[in-house]
Amino acid sequence: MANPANHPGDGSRATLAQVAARAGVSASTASLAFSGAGPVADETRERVLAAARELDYGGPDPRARSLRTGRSGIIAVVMEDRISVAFGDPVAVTLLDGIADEIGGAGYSLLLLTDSLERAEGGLRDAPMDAALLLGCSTDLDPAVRVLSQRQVPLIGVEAEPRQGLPMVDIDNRAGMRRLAEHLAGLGHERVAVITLPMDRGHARGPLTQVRQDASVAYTGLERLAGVRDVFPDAPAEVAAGSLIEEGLIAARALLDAEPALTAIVGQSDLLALGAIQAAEERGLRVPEDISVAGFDGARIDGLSRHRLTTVVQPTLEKGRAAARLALAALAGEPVENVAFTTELRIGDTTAAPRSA
Amino acid sequence: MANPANHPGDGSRATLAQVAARAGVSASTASLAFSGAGPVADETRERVLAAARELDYGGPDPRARSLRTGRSGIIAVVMEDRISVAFGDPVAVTLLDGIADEIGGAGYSLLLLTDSLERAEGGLRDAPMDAALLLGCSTDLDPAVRVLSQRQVPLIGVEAEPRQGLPMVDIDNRAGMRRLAEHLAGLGHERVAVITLPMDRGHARGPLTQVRQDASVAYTGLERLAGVRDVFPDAPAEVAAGSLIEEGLIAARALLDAEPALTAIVGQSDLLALGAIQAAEERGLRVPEDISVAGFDGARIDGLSRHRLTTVVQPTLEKGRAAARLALAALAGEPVENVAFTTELRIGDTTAAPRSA
DNA sequence: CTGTTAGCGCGTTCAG
DNA sequence: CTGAACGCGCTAACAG
Repeated sequence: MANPANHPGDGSRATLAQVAARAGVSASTASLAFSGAGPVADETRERVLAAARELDYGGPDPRARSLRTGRSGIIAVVMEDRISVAFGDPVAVTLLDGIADEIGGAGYSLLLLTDSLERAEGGLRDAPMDAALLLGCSTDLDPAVRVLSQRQVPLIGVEAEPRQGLPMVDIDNRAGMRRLAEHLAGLGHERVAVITLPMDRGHARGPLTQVRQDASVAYTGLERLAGVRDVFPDAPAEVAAGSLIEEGLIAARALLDAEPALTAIVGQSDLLALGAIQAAEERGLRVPEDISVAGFDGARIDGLSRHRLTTVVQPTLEKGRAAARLALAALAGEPVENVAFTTELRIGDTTAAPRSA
Repeated sequence: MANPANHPGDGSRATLAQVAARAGVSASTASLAFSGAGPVADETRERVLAAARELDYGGPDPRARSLRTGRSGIIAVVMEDRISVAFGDPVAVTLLDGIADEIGGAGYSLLLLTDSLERAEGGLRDAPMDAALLLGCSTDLDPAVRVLSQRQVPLIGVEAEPRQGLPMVDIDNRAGMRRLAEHLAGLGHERVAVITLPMDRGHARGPLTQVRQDASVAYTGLERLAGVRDVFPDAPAEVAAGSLIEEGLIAARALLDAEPALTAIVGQSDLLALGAIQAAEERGLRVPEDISVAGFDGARIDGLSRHRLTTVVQPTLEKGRAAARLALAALAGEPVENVAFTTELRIGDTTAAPRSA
């Protein structure tokens, strides 16, 4: 029944016109029968579908439809890191989940692009897409913005540095961190250090010197750092190579070598904070008795730690949804406005008054 | 300079023909100037690019190119779960990383599709793609296979039930688990239980009854179960709702209620095994002294546990790469053959002789 | 090296 | 409700 050898050009796929001819209707009628976009008599539709089955025709070609309608049904998400790194972070996964949920609900599919500078930007330049979301925490969005805006692809940023013509979803990174720092200050902490997200494209580790800081365009990381320094202006910072437990561990080890001893470590993400806790325990320090540790995100880190981490909770899923909705609005020709979410301090059991206090 | 109002139809994007006209060359020459697919005099190319800049033309439209060439440059990955669930599993992330790496290297981009049955299969039916990878461990590939093969999209399976016309990358799930079971048997274990991956689309938890087992088409889970039962034919099995630590915890709690007490639990993934360890410790059981626990995958679970889990190591990244290469081969018209990888037993410190032995 | 000629497969007018 | 004609934007042939 399927794939009969009774029509010319068999082996390659049939075309709508061929199906229409076989059904004895015009191409436009056949088109309507498939898309359901217009009125077609039931009996006519049946004939068309039957002809399609006989010719083994699998429906309108998305490529042709795409050219005709000017839409590909694809929304791209541009990340900086390779997948294994990006998705090691539950925040990124949750964000993507929100995005996928919202655009999927609107009939769009999600194209995953890595903003690698290699290969002439690969998909950034060539892939069909109706809009693109630039994922935040990125150290440098410029290349992606340049290529995509030249292509005139509508762009939406997530936690990106404010820039002309890039509507954005943001959170109050600085204020959130400031509240956390104030919490620590209130407990009596004075010697507080920060473990930051990557500060440059190379994801280099090490102390955040003034030079490095000035050279950095890592929006999220800089904002969160500023929040802590609003309260602890001299807080030293150690740069991690990614939002991973292991990176937090590495950075915290470096920080714990410092003298005089720290009383608290703030991770710019929950995973970094968990790494810091491990580093502390590795040295026989108890959390929070000997040292306080706090994070940022309020990520789902069940099972990763026995502690309830003190952290700044952000509405990650909602952030993803909102970004997706902005993209959909842009595609619908509706006005697109920036969206800002608010974070909330959640006190856990990893922060307490320092011994010396 | 950019976007001058000196050409008609401004505001919408320019077209290659317009650029060619402005540069005083033919459309085909302009096309070559952009694609670099043919010889063009340097000076001519310069004129074309200049004209493009003046018209604010961002390069050939991927949609039109796609229709013309019959290629979209997109390879889809079809997963069963929603993103937050799928990517909670480091194995899935690693697999995807391997895939993305390989297809990115070949100039393709990665479209993420969820095989949800809602919305008329959304992207499965409509999204442009040149090939699709069906990700394994799936409880039911049928719908995706049906839709995509009707569209005549080349398909590659990863750990899927063998089926006609679906080239596949597989591992020796059963043999690997059998070796693990033999290791346990060699230590003297007799009462061994299994925590399985989801067995049906609903991801229902609970004991795996014979009825449920017979009704299941969850290839990977059934294979891994069979491996254990090759050695422990009566091993009870508890079904988890996903490859997550928390699911392992839930399932293990149920198993630990059983009498007589188990001496070992085998998780069908490392995450499930970690959950089982937590469940054991929750009851004051020490691992491996009081109960042995083993997993499957050899996933990167640094920082998630103090133990070195005994597990069956599979080459996950390589599996992803191989699947991607099969897809690329299919697109290149080369013959596509099944690929099989071999697992390896890695003894950690979570398995030991049972107390009674 | 460049120009000419044809479509790729479809959706959408507009009549009837 | 259906049919005829057109062109979306581009690139593959071939000819010059």
